[in-house]
Amino acid sequence: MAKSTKPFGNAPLPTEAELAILQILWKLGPSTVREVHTALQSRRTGYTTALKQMQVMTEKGLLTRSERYRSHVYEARIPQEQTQLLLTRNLLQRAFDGSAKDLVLGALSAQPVSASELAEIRKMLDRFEKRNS
Amino acid sequence: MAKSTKPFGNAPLPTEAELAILQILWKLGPSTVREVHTALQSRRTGYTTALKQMQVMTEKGLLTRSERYRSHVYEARIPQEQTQLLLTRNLLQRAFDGSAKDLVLGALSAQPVSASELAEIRKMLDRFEKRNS
DNA sequence: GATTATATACGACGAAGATCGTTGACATAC
DNA sequence: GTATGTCAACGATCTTCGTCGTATATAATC
Repeated sequence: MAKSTKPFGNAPLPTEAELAILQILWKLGPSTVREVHTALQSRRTGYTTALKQMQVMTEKGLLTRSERYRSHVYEARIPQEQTQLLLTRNLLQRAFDGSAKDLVLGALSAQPVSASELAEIRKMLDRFEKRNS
Repeated sequence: MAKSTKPFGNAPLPTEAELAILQILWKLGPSTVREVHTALQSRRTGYTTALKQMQVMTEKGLLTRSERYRSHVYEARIPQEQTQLLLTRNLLQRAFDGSAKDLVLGALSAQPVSASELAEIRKMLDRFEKRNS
């Protein structure tokens, strides 16, 4: 029993290093280990480290792997938005006692937010307001 | 060298279990190990586990301890808002590439948000808009 | 077909986190 | 003053994460 075939749902939240790899794959699309590794200059880590990690991630259901070619091609199994949602929900529960308002406050305080970004956020609020009515 | 006396700044981000304990202390105020442990029913963990964890947290600078009484009294050393801010900033960098907008989107999508809460969020936006002008 | 370059597979290790058992100190009740 | 209960201290274990070294497969080149 492993090799889960479910969509996701059972995939665990990615760890720190796993998230870094996912970021690359979301940006580049399906990639080989080498491509991911070189895109990962920030972390001064070896090639086999990235390889191992991606293998583990595949077992966990975070990635899928195509072995058709000599160099296996990996792909994120879960879309970025889905993962962001889960991570946010997780933080919301763990640190904010479920208060979305406080989390938004945190997000805005965490770094300077441009005026245009504030405008976009307002638009989102409008959309949510309609949805709830 | 340990026993840091700085305000915080050097205190690390709390781990999962540590955050759960901090939540209790923020809510109850200064408390003994037993009080924290009983307030922590969710985690089916033993008394000594909580004790050990709080001792470690004290070494790390996350808690302070008063030994005046027979039962030591622990207190969160870092205010809740400060920790929330750091955690949010952390998530923002790790998973959202710094896009506050996407994080807000995540926060609103993570769970149903009431109309009154939306209104409060709007007020916050107003405040931020003024601040940036 | 021997050499070289590049992949993957496998296993190990160290650090950190979480959990708990045991021990010894210290009260309080009998 | 002995027994009982509560507490802090300490050390041990187990797990997860991140990291890498080594071995093995395979393709390309000479």
